[in-house]
This record gives sequence, structure tokens and C-alpha cells, in this order.
Amino acid sequence: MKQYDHLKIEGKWQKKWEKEGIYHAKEEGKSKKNKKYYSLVEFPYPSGEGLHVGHPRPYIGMDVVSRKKRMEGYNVLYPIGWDAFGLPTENYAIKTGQDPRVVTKKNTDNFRKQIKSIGISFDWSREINTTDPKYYKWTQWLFLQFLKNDLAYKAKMSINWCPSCKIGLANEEVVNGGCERCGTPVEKREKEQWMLAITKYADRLDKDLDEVDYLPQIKASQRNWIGKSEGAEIEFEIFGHQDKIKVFTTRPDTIFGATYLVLAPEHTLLGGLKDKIENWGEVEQYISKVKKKTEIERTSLDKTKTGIELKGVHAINPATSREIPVWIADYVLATYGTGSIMAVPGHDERDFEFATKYNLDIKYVIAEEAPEGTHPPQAGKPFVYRRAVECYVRNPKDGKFLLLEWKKNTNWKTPITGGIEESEDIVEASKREIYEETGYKNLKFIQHLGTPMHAKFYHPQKDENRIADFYGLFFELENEERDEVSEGEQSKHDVVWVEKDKVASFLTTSPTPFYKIGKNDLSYAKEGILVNSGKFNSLNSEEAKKEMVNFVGGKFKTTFKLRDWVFSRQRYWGEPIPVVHCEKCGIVPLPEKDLPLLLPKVKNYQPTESGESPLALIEKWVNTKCPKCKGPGKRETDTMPNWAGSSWYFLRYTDPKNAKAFADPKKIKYWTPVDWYNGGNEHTTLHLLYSRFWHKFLYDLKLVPTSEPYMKRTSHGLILAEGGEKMSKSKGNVINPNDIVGRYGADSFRLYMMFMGPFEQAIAWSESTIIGSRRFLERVWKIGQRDLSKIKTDPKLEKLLHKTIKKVGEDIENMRFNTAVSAMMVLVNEMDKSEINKSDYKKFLQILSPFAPHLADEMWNALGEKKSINISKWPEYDSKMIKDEEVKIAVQINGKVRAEILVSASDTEEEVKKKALLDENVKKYTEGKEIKKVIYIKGRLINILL
RNA sequence: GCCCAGGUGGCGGAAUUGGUAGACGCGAUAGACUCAAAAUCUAUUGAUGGCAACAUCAUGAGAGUUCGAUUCUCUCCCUGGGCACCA
Repeated sequence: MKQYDHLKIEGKWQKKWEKEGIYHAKEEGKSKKNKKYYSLVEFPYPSGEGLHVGHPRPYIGMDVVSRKKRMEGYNVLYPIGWDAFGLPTENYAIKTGQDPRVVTKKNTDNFRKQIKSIGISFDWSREINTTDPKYYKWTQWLFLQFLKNDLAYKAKMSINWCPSCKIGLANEEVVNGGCERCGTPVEKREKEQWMLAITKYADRLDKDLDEVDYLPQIKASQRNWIGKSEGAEIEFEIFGHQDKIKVFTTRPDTIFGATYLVLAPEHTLLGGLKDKIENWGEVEQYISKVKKKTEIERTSLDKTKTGIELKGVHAINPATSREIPVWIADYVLATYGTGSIMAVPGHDERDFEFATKYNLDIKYVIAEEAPEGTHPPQAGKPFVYRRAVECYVRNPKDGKFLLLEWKKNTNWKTPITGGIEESEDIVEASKREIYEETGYKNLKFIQHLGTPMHAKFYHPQKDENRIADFYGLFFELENEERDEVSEGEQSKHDVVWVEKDKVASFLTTSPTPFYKIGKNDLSYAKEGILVNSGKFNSLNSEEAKKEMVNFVGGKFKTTFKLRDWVFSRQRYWGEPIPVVHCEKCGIVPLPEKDLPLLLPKVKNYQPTESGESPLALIEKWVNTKCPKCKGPGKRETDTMPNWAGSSWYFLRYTDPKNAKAFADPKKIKYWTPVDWYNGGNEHTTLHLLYSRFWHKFLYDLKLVPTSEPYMKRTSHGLILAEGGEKMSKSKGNVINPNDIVGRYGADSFRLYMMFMGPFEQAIAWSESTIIGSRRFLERVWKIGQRDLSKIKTDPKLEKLLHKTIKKVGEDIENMRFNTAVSAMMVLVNEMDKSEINKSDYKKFLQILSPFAPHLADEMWNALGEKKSINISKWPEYDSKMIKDEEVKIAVQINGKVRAEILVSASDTEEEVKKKALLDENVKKYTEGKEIKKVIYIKGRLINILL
């Protein structure tokens, strides 16, 4: 073949690979010698639209990894299947009246054909489908294990109801108060729902993240979703009543500032307090108003807090022993913590907003410790005056207080005049403090800065400079001349910081308030030093938290944002929940021998108006016998969410045809945990969390050998349309990979997908750029047509080859596919110009083969190899070849590159120095000047300072 | 508002224990080949000044540390993603 013709090559090899089954993972017994490697990609939802160019990105990425691992002698499992239950198929069925089974079959056939044309080395012999009864039998079986272990329960829940999709949604599926799919505002409905108690695993799901190798942002989003927060529960007595109000807080250190309590409108205590509440009528009205609010109203951006005081009810702050009012308000959630809070408006933004609106007490109990980085107030707006502590600076030479350098905002030039006048007693009090501290009498008040001061301090112990923005009171010594510091200039004086313990004593003994509040002012929510808190004054927040909880008799407690998982869907196209409701026996699980409980055929897939699944309409199916007492029973008509099948699918791949168990324990033990799992960013919270939860549960039942399912998790970026928008059918900008494969070839497509940019990053598709990958492959082809038998490889090229082998290998492991491709391009450009022999060329083909397997196998074959390149041994590089004997180094004069010289790698610093100084260009600069210092970085550069 | 990621030529992007910024690819310009076009090959391609050698400037903005900063520190701006009354 003279010309590179992808159409002739690619189909041929794909057929051959499939026929020989070279990508089939070996049975565990037959490959004991080889280490296993389990690489996994998220199995796709086979939509009717077919594949778009975004789908194959992760498949190709992990394909490159899997192919390399195979060549390195690993027994590789790289499987694929279909996550085929779900709404789009069901909606399509409703619209067209077609059986979802038929639609699914058609879609998966199409997907399979499309994926195969890209030459991914999936083990197709292990293909699974979540809608296959042989598969969902085990999804149902797993559900029954949850039920047996009391982790599945039915509860009356206020659920999120989408009136348009007519489906209950999990909290996770509500986006900004609307339905994740259609955006319709979600309503609340009371409904019996199946729940899975994922919260029982919350702590372990958080903690065990330490054990796994996930990308940092993936760990962060898992932790964020679990929402672990450590704090305390504290009880507040109600004056003249036996009940107590228990609150959860993460800031027990602020309790002296708790000026009122708030209960959620749904709080259970309200009934018991009814007699004491003087304005019960109003309160009742308020509660019913809140209940009517839709989710979207409650979470909308311009939410204003509303509430009502429980007149006649007073709680007692256990720290101050003072009576404080009790309110109910919609900004407190019944479902988090204890459903009630202590409000500290001085140090919590939400409480502050509420207190301001209803004119409640605001008390400040935390002083800001370090005003570094404080934002400047905006011109014309009221602001907080904070007494800064760094302003007391002292010249260590003579012990005098001075302000030595300053900046206004970021320009080094504020005149110190023109500050805001401070009231006289504050100034006097501060003067007195400094006097007591230092014995220094003749202080003159300069100003209290309204704009922040940007000053530079030197810390003699730490020997470092530090820049700080701050507000503060400033003094200088009378009759002392101040340095005039112009822009950019450094002061002559040294400055020390005030030690921390002195700061604290100053703060606590000062007779003046620490904050002056303008009318639209702020709360301070960060940690700091306690003030106005009795004997706890001058402690820092961290210490105070511990002591305060003991002081008020509270209990340390950890809470989570995570809620139990709503596991019911009132839909048709999902796994039926295998239980029977019996009037005598209650909820009875179906015996194992009756699994799978088949999804019956129906005429109409439309959910019912009452919100029941369409299954509820099939009386013949619903009415059954109770498996326990054989009396009449009714089947559960809810189905499972589509997260169910995907929570354990990777286990089924290890033994996909097993009819006796979800998988043979021996096979699970051999293959799991998954070594590397790559998927989309959109699944790094929910799917990942759910499947980790299932796995931990199975681990506790001793059904799987590890507590974590995936050792390593990465994610790939989205492929966007050419304009940078998301690809979608409605915008008509979807690109079908098969068009590209037809025109440029699967290998060019694969190479381009890997080359176009960093794998984790979203990137816009660009058709014009793919030509570069095609040209590269044509060049590879052309070089292969030379007579390679006689020629010796140029030494320079040989070195480059070994460097490239090293780099490509490392880049693949680190998912830097783009730079791996670029390194191979550099190599081929060099090959074009020089001579290469057959064996070196074959090595290059081998490192190219994970990226362009068809072309590599074709040329490998043409060079006389009988077996596929994909099962050949990954080439090793010669570490001797990688070291350069001669290196080019840069010569810098005063930090600027002025020349380049060639030196031998063995040259000493002295020799290099000599060579550098002899260089003509260098001479030009050094002539007649004194050399102060020479800095030499081996193999990189030499810097000559004049 | 909070958390995470990012900001480098006309474009996608390289460059991390701080050490020659712009690898590789696309596009563009000129030339070779051709009756012509495509393809291919060769050269140039960050900006400004200069006939040139070369010089100066340049990695979102400003500052700091350093002989030397895309890389480290601080402040600010912008973009993308996630969370959002979670006490």
C-alpha cells in the first residue's frame, strides 16, 4: 500500500481483534502470574440521539492507559455496559407508545456500533445492561439486603415533586429550587417513600477519603456534600416551663453574644409551648404561610428572612443567665442540627440581618485579632471602626513608639493627616494604655484612620517583613520628627510587633467598646479574641470553644448536611422494588427465589395523576399473595432511581453471567478494587457517593473485600461545541464522531482527542485542527515505506527515541496525553530528517500504538510481526541514552540572557565559568567591569553579576 | 456570599524542587512544484524600534521576596464549575 488509507486499515483490524479476543480479560485462575489492572469508565446512558464527540473522550483516555498496561504485562479488565433505565427513554415511550425495551435495544445497538468504530479495547464479552432482568435481579437482591439490615425503610416524607415530570425528586435532583431536568419549580408533597440510610455511613464516607487517590477537587466535592461540621449541642432553659430548647452551634465561643433563640416553624416543641404563647393565633398563621411556600421561593436569591416572636416565652442564656426572647423564623431549617439555633447577631450574618430587621439586641463578643487583609470601606458608606493592634509599633533602639511607613490602599503615599476624628475619651484611654504598657508619656494622637493603612513591619525574631492593611488609632511622640517617606522608599527605622499577650490584656482592660456600629453595619463572623464574655475574655476562639461548652453543660457533637437517600420513584422504567404489602404482616420482602421481580408490560407508560407509578394500574400484577402468610397482598409499585443499577455495576463486570450470585466472591477478590476510575465531573458527587455507600455496606456484610470501591478517581473535561457552548440537540451543534472517523479515520480522531488539550479541562471542539493529527499519521506512514532494513539509526535520533519512550510512558500514567502526543510529533519531525533502522522504528510504533492502534498494527504487521502490536511488550528506554554529553547553557549577565554556550556535561563549574567569560558576546558586556558574583545552575545556566 | 479550578501569541496549548517564556499543533505570509488548484515541501510568524547586528517590552492588574518569578507570598480584577439561609 503506497498511500495511508484509513478506510482499508481500520475495519480490518477491528474485525481481527474481535475475532481473536485479544482484549478479553483473562479468567483469574488462568493468569495467576500476571498482576491485574482494572480500569473503568462510567457506562453510558444509551440515549436516542446516539454518540456525540464528547462521549469517547474518557473511553479513549482510559483505552490508552489500558493498552499500555496490557503491553506492560498486566491482566487488564476494561469493560463496558449500559446504564439504560431512566427518564428520557421512558418519556420517548410515552410519546410514541413504544415499549422502552425495544427503544433501549435499538439505542444500545447503535451506541455499540459507534463505539466499536473508534477501536476502543473494551472487553465486549462482559457487556452488561442494567435493564436486563438477569442484571436487575441482583440490584433487587441488594436492595433486600439493605432492607434486612434496617438500612432501607419507608417514611412519610415531604418530597420534592416536579409537577411537569410528575415525579418525586431526591434533594440531589433539585437545582435552584427547580427540577434538574425541566427546570419547573418543585412543589412539596407528603408521600410515603423508600429511604436508604446513607447518613449512617456519613462519617466513614468522609473519613475514608483519606485512604484513596482521588483528584483533590473530587475529594473536596465529596466532603462538601457530606458537610461534616463539628460543634456542640447546648440546652437553653425556658423560663417557667419544664421543656428545654436544644440548639446546635459551631460557635459556642460566641454564646455571650446570643441575644435570642430561633426555632424552625416545623419544630416539634411548638405544640407543647402552645399554652405559654400569648400570640398563638398569629404564630399559627405564620406557620401555615411558611408551609405554602414553594421550594423555589424558599431558596430564591432575594430571600428575605421572616419570623415572629413567641410572646410570653423566654429562654435563659446559660452563659449570662439573662432572659432572651424566642422566635420562629423561616431561615432556620427543621432538618438540620436540632431545628433550632441560638442567634448571635454580632457574629453571624444571617442573625445580624434578622436582628436588624426586627430590632433585636446585637452584642459583640469577638474582637478581630489580625486585621490583615481587611477590605477598605467604600467611600460615602458607614463603616466599622476597629481598634487595630498593630499600630502600636516601637523602635527597638530607643523604645519609642512610631509609625514608620505607611501606604494608603496600595500606593505608598498617604499623608497621615486628614483622618477621622476619634472621640476624646477613647483617645485618652488608649494613651493611658500605652503609657501603662511602656511608661511613655508624651504621646500625641495623630488620627484614627477611616481608610485602611497599608504598612510594612519588620519582625526581628522571625527576620521577615510583613505587609498589613488595618484601621486604627495612631500616636506619635511629641516633638519627634517623623520620617518623610516617599513612594517606594524604605524607612530607616525598625519596627517590632506588639506581642500577643499584651494585645489581649489591652483589649480586655480597655474601657471603650471595640466596635462602633454605623447604621447599616456588619457582623464579624470570623474567629478572634473574646471580649464582653466575663471570665473568658482574652481567650482565643479555639480555646474558648472547649471551655465554654463545659461551662454551660453542653455536649460536643458532629452533624452532617447529608440526608437519607430518597430511593423511590413513581415511574415505570426502573427496577421494581421487590416487596409486598400485607395487611397482616406489613412489609414483606420477596423471597430470593422469586427474583427477579419482572417489570410487567403496560399499555400506558404515563404516570398517574395521583402520583402513583403506572404499575399501580395493573391490577393483576399489583394483587398478589403475601409470601409469608399467603393471604392477599399488594405489590409495591414504586421503582428504584437510576442510581441503583450504577451503584454496583463495576462488581458485575468481574462475573457478568453469574446466575447464582451478583458475582463470585473469588472473582471480586481478584479484580477489585478498581485501580483507576475515570468519569465526568457531573458524577463526582452523587454517583460516586452512592456507590461508595453501597460498597461500604457490602463490605460490612463481608461480601466485598475492600471498604472503598475505587482506588483512584479522575475526571475528564467536557467537549464543547466550536463556539464554546455546550453541545445539545436543541442547539443543533452536536458533532457525531462517526462523521469524523469516516473522514479522517479513527486513529486521527483518537490522536486529536488526546492532543487537543489537558484531559481534565473542558475544551471546544475544533474541526480545522484535527488535520494536524492526520498529517502526523501520514508522515509516520511515509517513514514506514522507506527501506529500513539496512540503515543504522542516527545517534542523535536514537537518543531522542529513548527520551520519548520515557516521556510518553510517564505522561500516560499522569493523564498528560496531550504532551505525550506532542513528544511523539517532535520525534517524528526528527525522523523525517534522519535515518532510522527497523528495530528503532518498531519501538516507536509500540509507543504510538495505544493512541493509534490500527495504523500501528498495520505497520507492525508489514514489518513482519505475526502477533498484534497490542500484545507486544512495551519498550524499555536505556537510561544511559537519556543523559546528554553536551549541553547548551544560557549565559546571563545581571539576570539577562546574553549568550549561549556549549559545554560538556562533565565540565566543572570552573571550566564552565571560563568558557562563558571567553564568549565574544559575554566579553562585550564584561569588559572593564568587575565581576561580583557568579551563579551556576548545572546544565541550565550561568549568571554573571557585574 | 462560600468552596474549587483557571487567566500565557491570531487560536488550542507547552514550560513546577524558581533557571533561556511561547514546545507541539492549527491558522497566516512568502517561495518551490503545477497549465491551474488541492496536497506536499522550504522559510518566516509574541509586540515595538532598527537597513542590520541588536535593543526594549511582554505570561489578567498592582506590589513583595530573589542574582533570577508564568512558577513562591500578599492585595485586587475577570472567567468557568460546584454549593447555597446547613447555625
